[in-house]
Amino acid sequence: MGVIDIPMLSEPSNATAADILAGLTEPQREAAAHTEGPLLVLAGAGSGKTSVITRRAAYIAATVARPHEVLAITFTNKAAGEMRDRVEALGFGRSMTVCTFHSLCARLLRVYHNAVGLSQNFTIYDQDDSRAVIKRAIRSCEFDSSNWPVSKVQAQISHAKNDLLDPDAFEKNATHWHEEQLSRLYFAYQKILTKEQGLDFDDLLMKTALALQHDEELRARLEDRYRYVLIDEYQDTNEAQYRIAHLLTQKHGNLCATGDPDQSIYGWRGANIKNILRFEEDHEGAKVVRLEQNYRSTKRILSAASRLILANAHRKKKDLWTENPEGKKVRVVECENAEEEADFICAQLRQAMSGGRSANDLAIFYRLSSLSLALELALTRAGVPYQIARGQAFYGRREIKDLLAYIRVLINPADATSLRRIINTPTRGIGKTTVSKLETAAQRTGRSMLDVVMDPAELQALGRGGTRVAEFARLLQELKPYTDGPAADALRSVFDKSGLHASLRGQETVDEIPLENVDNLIAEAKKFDEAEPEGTLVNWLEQTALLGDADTIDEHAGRVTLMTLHASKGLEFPMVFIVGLEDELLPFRRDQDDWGDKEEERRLCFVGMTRTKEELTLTHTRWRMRRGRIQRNVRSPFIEELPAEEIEWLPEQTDGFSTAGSRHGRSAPSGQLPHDIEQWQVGTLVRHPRYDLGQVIAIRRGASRTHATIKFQSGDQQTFVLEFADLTRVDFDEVG
DNA sequence: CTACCGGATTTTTTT
DNA sequence: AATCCGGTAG
Repeated sequence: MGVIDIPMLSEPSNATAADILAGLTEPQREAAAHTEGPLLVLAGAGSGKTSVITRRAAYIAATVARPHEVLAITFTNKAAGEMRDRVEALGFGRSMTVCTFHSLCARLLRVYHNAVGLSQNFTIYDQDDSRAVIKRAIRSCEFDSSNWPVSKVQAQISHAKNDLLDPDAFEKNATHWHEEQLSRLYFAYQKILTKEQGLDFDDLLMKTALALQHDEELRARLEDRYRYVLIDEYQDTNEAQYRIAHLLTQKHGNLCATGDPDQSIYGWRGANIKNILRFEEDHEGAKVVRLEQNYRSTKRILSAASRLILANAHRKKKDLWTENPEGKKVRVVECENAEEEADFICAQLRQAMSGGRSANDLAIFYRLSSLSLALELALTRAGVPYQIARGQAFYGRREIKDLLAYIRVLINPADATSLRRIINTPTRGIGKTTVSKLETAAQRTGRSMLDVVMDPAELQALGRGGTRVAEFARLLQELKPYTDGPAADALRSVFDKSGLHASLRGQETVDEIPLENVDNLIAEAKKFDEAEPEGTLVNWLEQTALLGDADTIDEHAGRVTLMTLHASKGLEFPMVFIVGLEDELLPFRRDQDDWGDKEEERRLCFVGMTRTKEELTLTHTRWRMRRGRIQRNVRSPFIEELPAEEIEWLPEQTDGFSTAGSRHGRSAPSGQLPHDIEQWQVGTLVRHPRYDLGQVIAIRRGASRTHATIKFQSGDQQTFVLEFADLTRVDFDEVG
């Protein structure tokens, strides 16, 4: 990361203040050596920010505080791990708290669960879990599900929580009928979560923020515990995170925020770019340091990215510069469709690798994770090893969720959602009617559903279904003791004894993939058990629940890395490909009435480009399948915003024939469709704006281009690339 | 209670 | 295009 590396110490003794600051530039040193009072570091892309904040944390530990008094909040768990390692390498041990907002909150709530009325073993609900609960809430309120789409309700509740509105506050704030109705759903949703001791991602933040706000004693304790607070990627904090940051630093005032408004890309999930823009107003006398020298990218890449971001109207001016070499031009490549785009990139990757590049150096970014599919296929076919950044997606797999649901039930007896999931998985003859009988019994007696399941007296009343449930109860009893042991053992035992293993193996079409996934899960758990001998199953579950997409990548894996543009934030690669630079895809637009946030989309593109150290390629296609339909594309307006002198076009733009001749004319050709091209053959009659009528006399089809030689009426003979030449097909009877 | 069939719907981005 | 959900038949 960055050019500036922390000097390695020969002995484990603490680095001195001078060691820590060695080799920093003036502004970097200014930031790293600032200890008391609020500090804002406006760090441009690639300005060595990570190194600076790590050193600042170490510097504080070396001069004014003990390591455990420092709290550093990063954007991903992976970044946290790296920072922890570096601080340790400087000789300050592992007692510094370095984590993400969500894991900090989870940890605090685990410790202070009494203060917020939670069970210590609360479960963290991921998006899918939360979605399922929302569905139940909608049903319980007897709302028409067609008027209350789950994903919309979920998003709105999420926003409410990000704004620290609990159901009561939300109801009070409601101004429209719609909001009043929504508040009923919110109440119902929260009621279920509370009953099941489940917290969704937003609850982690909201509950912590509200607890800090209302519980003076708790706040006082934590303020003194964390006397120095550093928050990275401050431009992407939401209201809840902002509040937590402020509540924690009220007394000592040692809040250090680092970030870059140009890299704010999470507005859609409640991040408020104003948090960073108004830092100076919020903190009188705050010191502000700007880091504008880029150590990462070549001049050309930096110039292209800077020009792009210049198009944003609402922006704090910033001038990035670099002393790095000029480098190669940024390539813009047009492809026919996603398959050719993928093939092209594969060929480029192979070429780069045979030219001596390590696969670790290579990355492909895309706007939508669905775009990874074509790439994966091509990479597999070409035998290029790759890894994909996806955290939650893995844990969303059915077999994984099933297995985890068992663990959850064993840990948190209130978790009826998980209980419902596993009670008949694998099928053991417990159907809907039996389950609803169990539910009624639970309601009647005011106990949890699990209590009823475990109560032989209740089961007797269920008749035949009851014996099946009794067997299930025995199973849970048998599994329970494993929750005290290592996570890997618990998983293995549950998988084998629950029948999940047998059911996956028993299918006629034995699908190896689910079994592999489970093996991987258990292997991960084993790693956890080894790395953290003190860790409990609850800890492991929490860690997996909070795992982000970017956390799963390993930069030394010897593989090409694929990820979304969002996940690429904070990373860097020597050679980068960004695919799908098409209108409505890279400035993304969901549907007709969605205008999206074009500036945020532009920042997203900027983030992707500025990940690149040496070689950047942007690709777009003429055709792409979207939601099952093939769609024609217009090149992304972002491409037009790049400085022409830094761009190399592929295929070259100099056909010399096209009347429009402009880049725009190309991006939205009005001529024949490429579909049509498939049907062109020797003998096809065509018309060209300059040569007029002609006939195809030879045709050669390549991977992404079709070359055709045309003999014209005038006697001229020319070879064209059909995809780009302004040729139209002419019907025989049109020829007069 | 399970299995199967057909219509509807989808995630944009993530902790 | 692929998956998921709900309804119905066995």
